[in-house]
Amino acid sequence: MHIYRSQTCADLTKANVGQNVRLSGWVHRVRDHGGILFIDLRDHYGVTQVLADPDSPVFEQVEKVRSEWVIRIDGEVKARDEGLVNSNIPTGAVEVFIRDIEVLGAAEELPLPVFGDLDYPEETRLKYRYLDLRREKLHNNIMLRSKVVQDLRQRMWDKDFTEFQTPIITASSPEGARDFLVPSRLHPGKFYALPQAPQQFKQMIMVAGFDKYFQIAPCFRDEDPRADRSPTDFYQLDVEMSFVEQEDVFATIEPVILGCFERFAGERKVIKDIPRIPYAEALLKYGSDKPDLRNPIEMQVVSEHFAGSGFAIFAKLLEQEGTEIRAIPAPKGGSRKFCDRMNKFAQGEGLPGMGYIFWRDQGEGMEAAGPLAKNIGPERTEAIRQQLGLGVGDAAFFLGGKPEAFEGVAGRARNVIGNELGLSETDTFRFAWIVDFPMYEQDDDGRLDFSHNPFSMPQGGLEALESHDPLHVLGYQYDLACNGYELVSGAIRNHKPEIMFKAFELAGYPPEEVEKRFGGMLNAFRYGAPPHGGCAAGIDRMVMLLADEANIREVIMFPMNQRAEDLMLGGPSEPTNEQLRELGLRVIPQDK
RNA sequence: GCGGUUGUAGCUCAGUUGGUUAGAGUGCCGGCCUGUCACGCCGGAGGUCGCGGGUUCGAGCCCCGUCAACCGCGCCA
Repeated sequence: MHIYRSQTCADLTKANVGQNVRLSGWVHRVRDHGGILFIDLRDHYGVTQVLADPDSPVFEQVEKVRSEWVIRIDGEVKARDEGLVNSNIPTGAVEVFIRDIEVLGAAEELPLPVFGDLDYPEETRLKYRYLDLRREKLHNNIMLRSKVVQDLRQRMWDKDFTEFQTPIITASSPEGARDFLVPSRLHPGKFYALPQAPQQFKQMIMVAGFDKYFQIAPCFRDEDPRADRSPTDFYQLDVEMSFVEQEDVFATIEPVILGCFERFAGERKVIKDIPRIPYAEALLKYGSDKPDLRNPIEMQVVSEHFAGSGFAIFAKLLEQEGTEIRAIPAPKGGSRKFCDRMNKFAQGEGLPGMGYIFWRDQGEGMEAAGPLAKNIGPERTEAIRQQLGLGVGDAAFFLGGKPEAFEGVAGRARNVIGNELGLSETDTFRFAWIVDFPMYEQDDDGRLDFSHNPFSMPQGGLEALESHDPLHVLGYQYDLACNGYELVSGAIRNHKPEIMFKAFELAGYPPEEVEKRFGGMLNAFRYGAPPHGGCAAGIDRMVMLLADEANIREVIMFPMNQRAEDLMLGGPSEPTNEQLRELGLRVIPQDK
């Protein structure tokens, strides 16, 4: 017999009754009745009840075991009496009478119990991640992740894509986020960087003629974390294809994502119809470039009803260039209590407030209430109501100014309203392709900068860059949003050096600078580059959605905390003087 | 860098208007218990109320500062 086990803790059924078996696993739970003692023995696969009574030759040893000890037991499988079957576990029809026991690994008192499903502080959970990973929920999340990765790989291979690895230690590529730098020992004073994504490599793979590439690729960005953003590193399904247009990329990746979601969605609905929403329209209607379409609320421009109206704040605002008033309709939100709460929300987000109108029936027909209604008068109020299609019991909120100044808050308010009023679906995955991203945006100093990805092909090509206002030039850039998260991002790439120089020139990079920073890729494009494009899907976020988790760390095996620290192994840590000397580095002492 | 929330036993939490010796559940230790599966019963140990300062006769509670965790903003093609 194998020294550790003849079966796993999920294997035994009535078919094994009478057999002598050997099991190894963790002591999940002990129930000691004095004369009889039960242990739920757990391994990766399941739980089996094993027990000892005074007839057992090792009864006294069994009495000593505690939670999370790792033990090996030998014993006889017996059927449970009818009334004693535990239908909650697959092995519940049988139990094993312990004849021999060996303690393989004792455990001290636990900082984090494995049994039970209570919530525990994340700091503790991260420090003792291996204990947390033993718990059912996290164990299932990580297993789901593995299955999702396997599923995605299979779907890509089935589409004749091939998987290649690209370097982890590479050159810094000034694309957007902050790089993690790696000092070079052989070249003191010089640094490698960890790739923010295999962006340039995958384009090189296309230039090299491989046609269809994918990779489950780690990406490294030194940015501050969010609930849906892992600090330091995360994984993407990275995809690139040659001789394709935008629609070809969509047609390729849509069935991969939808198929994967359908497979793992369980009871939840996957809406297979994916609308294409231009970036500008998404910001107008949803206040976000990753809208949650489970929420039916769509914002509208209502400037005309406030221009020259008795509501001086908005009327004056509209006299300034580039301003408008937008309304967030809130069906069923027609109570002063709710409206005040939303107003407070807006103030908490840094706005002076959020005007509102709500419609009620006090027994004398419909009446519009709220400070705004009084200021602008009944005719304008009614026109707004009709435009928004609202009625008794509904409300509308109003935000004004330059759209870029309030769009973010408007989008968040839309989420809160949809959730609080129960308007948003909760058991559905709704996707949207956000298309036509602008190539450029203005930064705070009025300078042009790339708004998305400097490697994207502008719509209209060189001609568009030369003859149009750069702020109006769109790119062949696209995101796939799902339930308010950015799941996929991609572009048709700019593979022509002359267009690249022009694109960078507009963003303020002289040709020498472009040559210096992107010389490698420019060179590649000079020797016969195919038109190509692709995308990358956030694996962590996909699993997060499928696991129904609000926090990305719940689907990462060993995540960092909010300060990008590894609490389990203690990173980052101070290097030894020896290491620093070798690398030619000196640490500047920090204040405090 | 900024804002919000939280911080009381190993863990999850309660703690009234500022008032005696800070409680419960769970875990841990000891005892009892032959059919439990969140086993049950009895007993015990376990506390710098995050830390520092202040107000007060008296602070877990009020005030100021600070630290930490999480959430958000900035940031993130």
